[in-house]
Order: sequence, then structure tokens, then C-alpha cells
Amino acid sequence: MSKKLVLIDGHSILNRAYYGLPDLTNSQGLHTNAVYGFINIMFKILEEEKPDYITVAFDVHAPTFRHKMFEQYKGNRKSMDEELRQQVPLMKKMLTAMGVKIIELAGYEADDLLGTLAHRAEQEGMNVAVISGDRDLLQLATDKVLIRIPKTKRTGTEIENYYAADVKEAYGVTPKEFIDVKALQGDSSDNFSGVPGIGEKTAKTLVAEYGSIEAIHENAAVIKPPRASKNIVEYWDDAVLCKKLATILTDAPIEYDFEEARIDSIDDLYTKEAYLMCKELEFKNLLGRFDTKEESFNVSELIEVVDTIEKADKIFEEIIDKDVAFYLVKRENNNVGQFHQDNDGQLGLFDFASKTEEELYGLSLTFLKDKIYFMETGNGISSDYLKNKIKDTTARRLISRDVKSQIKILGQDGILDPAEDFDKYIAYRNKFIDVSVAAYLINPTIGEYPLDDIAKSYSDIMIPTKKEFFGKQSFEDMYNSDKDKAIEYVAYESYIPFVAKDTLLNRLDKENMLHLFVDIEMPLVFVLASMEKEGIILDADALKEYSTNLDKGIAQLQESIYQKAGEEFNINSPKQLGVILFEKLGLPNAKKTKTGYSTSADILDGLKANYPIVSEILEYRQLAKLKSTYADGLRNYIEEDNRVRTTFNQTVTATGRLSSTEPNLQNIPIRLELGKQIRKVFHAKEGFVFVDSDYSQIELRVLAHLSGDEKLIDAYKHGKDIHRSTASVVFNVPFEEVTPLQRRNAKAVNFGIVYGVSAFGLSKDLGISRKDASEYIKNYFVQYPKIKEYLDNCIESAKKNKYALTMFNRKRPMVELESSNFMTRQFGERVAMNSPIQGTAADIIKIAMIRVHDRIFKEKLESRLLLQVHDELLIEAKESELDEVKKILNEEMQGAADLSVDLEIDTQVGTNWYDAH
DNA sequence: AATGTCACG
DNA sequence: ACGTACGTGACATTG
Repeated sequence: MSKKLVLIDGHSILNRAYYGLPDLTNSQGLHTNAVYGFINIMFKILEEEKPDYITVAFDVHAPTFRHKMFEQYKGNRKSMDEELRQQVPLMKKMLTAMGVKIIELAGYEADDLLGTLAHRAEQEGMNVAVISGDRDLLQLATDKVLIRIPKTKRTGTEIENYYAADVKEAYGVTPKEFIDVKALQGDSSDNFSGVPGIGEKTAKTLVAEYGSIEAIHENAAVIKPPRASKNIVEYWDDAVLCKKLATILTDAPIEYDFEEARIDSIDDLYTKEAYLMCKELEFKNLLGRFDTKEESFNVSELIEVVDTIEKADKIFEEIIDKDVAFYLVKRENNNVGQFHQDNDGQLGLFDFASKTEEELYGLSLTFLKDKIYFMETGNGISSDYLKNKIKDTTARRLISRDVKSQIKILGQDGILDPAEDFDKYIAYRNKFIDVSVAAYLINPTIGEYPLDDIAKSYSDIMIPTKKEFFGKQSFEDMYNSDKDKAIEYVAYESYIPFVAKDTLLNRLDKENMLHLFVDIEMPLVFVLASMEKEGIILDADALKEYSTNLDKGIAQLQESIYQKAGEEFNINSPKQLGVILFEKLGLPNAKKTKTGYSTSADILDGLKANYPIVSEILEYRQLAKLKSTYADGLRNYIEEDNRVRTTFNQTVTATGRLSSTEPNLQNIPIRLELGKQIRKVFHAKEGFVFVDSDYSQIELRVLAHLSGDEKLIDAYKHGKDIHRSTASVVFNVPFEEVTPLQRRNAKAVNFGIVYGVSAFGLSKDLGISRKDASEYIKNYFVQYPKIKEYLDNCIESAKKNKYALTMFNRKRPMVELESSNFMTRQFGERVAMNSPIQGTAADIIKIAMIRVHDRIFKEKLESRLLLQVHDELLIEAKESELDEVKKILNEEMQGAADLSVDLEIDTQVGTNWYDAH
């Protein structure tokens, strides 16, 4: 049987895939849609053709032979989108990883290479399939050479197939004649115009009759229409040139051996390298095809399970002054006195008192490159023993992936209590390195830093993801059924941080971010751990009462809404609500979202004056939100001691802010009175009060400092009302004569400046025309020229460096500025302006938190920092310490950074959060 | 799992 | 002509 060769037109297929698929990116922001689409098309073809050889041809980005010869025809070929351009090298890398032969040749287009190889293969008796999105290739079709044109449709990829006969049938001319048709009609995408007056139809008819442009030329006198007859003579030279341009070469000087392109089976393409790349690019549903091809790093040979106290003691003697990575493995359901199955499947009565009461499964420890210890609890090794070994460590540095969780396991007793020996506490705190916090600083736009990502990015080891490793099993499940396997994973938990830490630290050093990491983020880990452990009291009964009251209001509103709507429906469903409002009741100004009508508050606000039902819906929404998220939502988080404990996430936001989850205590209502009432249930413990300090306009002050704008700095120096001051200059009225409306508008302008100015955003916010909004902005910049200059520079420098930078060298990588999409680019510009401001404010309050926390412990106070809300700190202060706490807040918050304007704070005291804010 | 909405800074 | 203010997280609905 004759052999088969598949030839792929690289750029053409990549192009098809790029425009045929939505914009996919991996979590690093790499665009991947073209590569993904290409691979899918390629495998579909391979599965159909089952070829013996495969080769992909690419253009070289240099003047090509044909276009160089006829430079006048070249010119404005559309330049490639940046998002596509980036994927060309990725694609080549992927093909190389799969062992697919790539050819490219300077001076020749991919067409010429495909034509040449197709020709050679045919002469050697092979069958050939050429895959391209470009119909020009149809000229290569013979009865052995099949041209296949994939089309990406919603239903999947469909492929048009053309042998020579099919070309004749579809186009009425032979493949050879196809060239002549093109020469006559021209090709706008290739930028040659053909013969004037001859379009597709005339060209086809003439070529079908005479066979070639030469024959047409010879018979010029008799051909119709007359215009064609005349022009074929007049533009004969052009026609000849065009034919040359349109002709794909079949004799390019390629050095090529078919054996280099050989594949014995499609499985050959599923290589380890390709697997790793697919993983990197996050082609998750492609990974399944690779079966178990991944050769993960084999950790089991390095593990030593330590099960006696003697062995453990000996190991702990070895770690003096060493870098030690650790991971305390906590038992999830630490049900004291419950029977459990041990690993030989028997109910262990003996375990009743020992193992089941252990808080920990054990400790994973790495301090050598080729050894991982797992110290298992039981047999004399107690949880407390292991915890104390970490607390009283002799190691030089302690490395972990999630230091906050780990030190929370250690508890606040012993050395971890800063009150006991403050200096010792600081020395201890300084030993820690959190590799995920480090990875966050290097790229804060990912939001997640799992072990496998850290391994992939900062070591030469690949490990499975947690999900790949455990599947649906929990750690407990696996520990009970296959203990050795479960231990493997916790071995990674110390091994990966150990092998990644130097890479991470070197990188931070190179980026001048060590100060940020060592002096801000790492100490902050401990401050946050303390805040999380502390928690905040919520009055469950009061919350319950609040919820019941809401119920009444909700029921009334619901009934009234149903009545006005003339039917019952789910008010919480935007879809149903939209239909009721804009179809049944026929309300005006309907605006579509991608799924239906928009029913958001800013749309409904405009309608509420004329339609009572709309006000009721808005009020219903307000109550429903308060009930579900706050009244009932928070109640679920109240623990035994009446306290709620949030988690502060340090590695989530792109700007450097913290975030708060489960529950989120950074978005407790305050703007509306009804919602603000919820704050009354947050109260201080007996003998204590809340002291709440928030920075006054920290972002605008940061802007004043970073821009160096004298007028703004001056306004702050003289303690002026900044919005009034802005109103005065923007609306050109004396300071004293600024109206409340003008002040309100100026305030919105100030917000806009911080968010990254856009006339549209401001106009929407203020409900004014875009023209007026841009007038405001223009006035603003005339009055504050340095701010304009500064913001422009933010964009320029972000473009140049590919990141935005804060005062303390926090970086936010910026990929948006290079986008070919106008909107994305605009977004990038706003981000480039906002990130340094928001990020610097975040840096400052982080510094303040550490200083406030440390002062409290240094002075052995019983007051505690409980919450941070971006520009606000909440302290539960002992009444007798009140004055001292206020003093600390004043000094440390104001002293956190040295700006050209003062950092002012507003402080309030109260027994609950309502009164204290 | 995605979408819409809304709470905060 | 396009269609956006910056940064988050929780809840309810719906595919």
C-alpha cells in the first residue's frame, strides 16, 4: 500500500484557529486559543488520515522570494495581532515537543514548501493531504494530492476536501487553470490586482474556454466582453506578473528527508514534553489523551518515615542552623474518643486513647536535597512534641507554603506568644519564608499558588496537582486506605518549598522586592494569623432578631410586588424580573445583558420615580441582601465563644490589598442606615471597647505624593476640604462659593482620577453627558498638570516595563497594554494608573498593621488588632489601655510612610462597630 | 460553572 | 463604531 504524507500550512491553520475560537488564556495570561485550535484540527486530521509522515510548513518572516520580486504588490498586508504573534513560537515549540517535523526556508512562503513537498511525495508514489485554510492551495490538487480546508463551526470542525476532480466540479476549472483565474481576477489579500475589468466570473469563463492566460492573450481579438479583450492586451505584463505571483512553486530547494517526518502511530505525538506543555498552557481536556505518560518526579525513594522518638530526636539535632522546610499535617476530624480503622483494617481499641486524640498526623520535614522525613505521631511522638520542635526550632530558617495556617496550628502559647518575650518573638518571626507569598509577589495576578504550580515555576520538578493525586478522595481517606501514598503528598509539602525557596528569593532580590517580602509581607503573615485567631464577637440573638424583622419587610414587599405585577414570580431571578418589568409591564429604557434584560440598580434607579413597583423591588433587594448575606450568612459563622473568625487572604488581589473570606468582614454594610445597623451586633468583649481608625483619603494623598503636584499637596498642607478645593478649580468658582452639587461632582472626579480617568465612567457615575464629563476632566488636568504628567507616565512606564509599580516596589504585571483589542488596551491604561495608587495605599496600611500589632505586644497590652478594611483598622482595646491604643494608632498609622503630605486618620471609639465608625 | 446583582474600600 | 470607571466576595438563579 502506498504511503501517506500529511502537510500542514502552519500559519494558515494557526490563523484559522485564532479567529475561530474565543480568546483563551492560561492563568499566567498567555494567549493560547490558536495553539489549542491548531492541535485539535491536527489530531482530527491525523485520526482520519493515519499518515506515515507529517510535516508543518511555516513562513519565515523575511521578504519572501515571490513578494520580493514584486515588491510593489506587497505593502499593506494586515499585520498580525499581538495575541496571535505570541502563539507562533509556542506552536512551534509544541510541535517540536510532539516530534512533528517543521520546515521553513528563508525566501520561500509556506505554500512553496507545501507545493514542493507535495510534488516530491507524489512522484515517490505517495498519497498526500495538504491542510490549509487558504484556497490558493487548490492549485496543488491532483488525484493523489488532496487539499483539505478545515472550517471551525459551532458544531465543531468541518473539513472541505478537494482532489483535482473536486476542484473542477466546484470551480469549473482544473487546479492548473485555477492559477490563471487568480492571475486575471487578482487577490486583495495578497495585494495584487489582476487585470482590470475582469472579475471572478469573467476570469472563470475565459479560463474554462481557453485554458490559460497565454491562450486568452493569443485570442484577445475574439474574446468577450470587449473590456476584457482590450485590457488583456493593455495589461498583459501585469497579467504575466500576477500569474507568477499566484503560482505556488513545486521546486523550492528544500533539504528534506521523508524519514525525518515519519510517525509510526499517533501515539508517538503524546510525548512527555508535549504533556508538560499542555499542562503549562492549561489544555485540561487534552491532558486526558496522554494517559499516564507523565513521569512525575518520584518522591517515594526520598521519604523516610520516622516512627520513634529516638529517631526524631536525632533528626532534630541535625537541623541546627539549617534551612528547613516543614509541613504540619493536621487531622481534619479530630474526634476525640471515636473508633477508627487503622491501616490493616481492624478496629483498633488500642488506638482509642492514643492515635485518635492526636491533633496531627505528623510532620513532613526537608532540609537535605535527597531526603524527606515524615515524622508520624504515635509511638511516643506526640503532636505537642512536634509542635514544640517547630516552636523552639534551632533551624536558621523555616520554610513553608502556607505559613499562616502552619503557625495557627502552633497556637499562641509558648514562644509564639509575642507578649512573653517580644524580642524572641521577632527573631522567631524573622526565620520564616512563605513560598506562596513569595510567588504572589512575583506574579500577583494569578490568585492561587498551589504546590504543583510552585514546583513547575520555581524548581525543575513536576508534581501532580492535588486533584490529580487525590481524585475524589480526601487526605484522610487515602491515609486510611493507602498510607504510603498519602504520605507521598505531604512529602511534597515540605520538599517543594525546600527546593523552590532559593529560586524564589533570588528572583525577589533581582526584582528589588526583598524589602517588601522580608519587612512587610512576611511579618504581616504573623499579624494576620493573630487577627484570625482572635476573631470578633457577634451577638447571635440580636442578629436573629434583625433577621426576623427583615422577614416582615420582605413579606410585605413581596406581596405588594406580586400585586402590582399581577402575578407571582421569583423576584430574585433577574430573568423573570426582567420579563415582568420590560415585557409584561412595558417599562421603558430596557437594556439587554447577554442573557436578558438588565435589572441592576442603576437601571432601576432611573425608573423608580415613575413606577412604584420599581422602588419596591429595590427595597426588596436591599432587604433580601441584608438577610441572606449578612443576618443569616454571618450567623452561620459564629463559633462557640460567640466569635466569628474570617480568613485574610494575602495572595489574592492584583494590587496588594488583602481580601477577606468565609466570612468576608471587609464588606459589612455602612452606606445605608438600615444595613449599618448590622454593625451593632459586632461588639467588644466585657471591659473592652472598639477603637476604629481609618486613613482619611489615603489614595488621594498617595496621588499627591507620587505626582508631586504642588497644588494638591498645598491643599492638603492647609487642611482644605479636598473635594471642595477640586470643585473650586474644576468649576472655576471661589472656594467659599462651591455648591453642594459642585462638591459632589468634584468628589466623583477625584474618584475617577484614582480609578484611571475615563469620561464615560464619570458621565455614567454622575448621570451627565460624556461631553460634560470630559470637560471636567480637562479642567482638572489643566489645574493639576503634574497629576496629568504622572498618570501619563504611569502608562508609559507600564508599557516599557510591562508592570505597574508601587512606592514599595510591589509589581503588577501588565499584559493588557499590548493587546490588539482597543478595550483591553484602555483597561490596561486605567489599571496602570490605578495600581500604583491603590497598591501604595495597601503597602502603607500593611506597614501600619505590623507596627501597631508589634507596639501592642511590645508594651504588653491586652488590646488586640481584629480587622483591617483596606484603609481602616479595628482594635478591641481594653478600657484602661484606651489612651495608649489611640496613641499607638496615631503614631504608627501616620508614621507608616513618609509622604509629602501628612497621613491623617479619623478615630472613633464605641462598644460596638456601629458606634465606632 | 457562569451570570447577575450588590455589599464594601 | 466600539462600550469601560479600580479592587474585592457572597448569594441566588440557571444552564
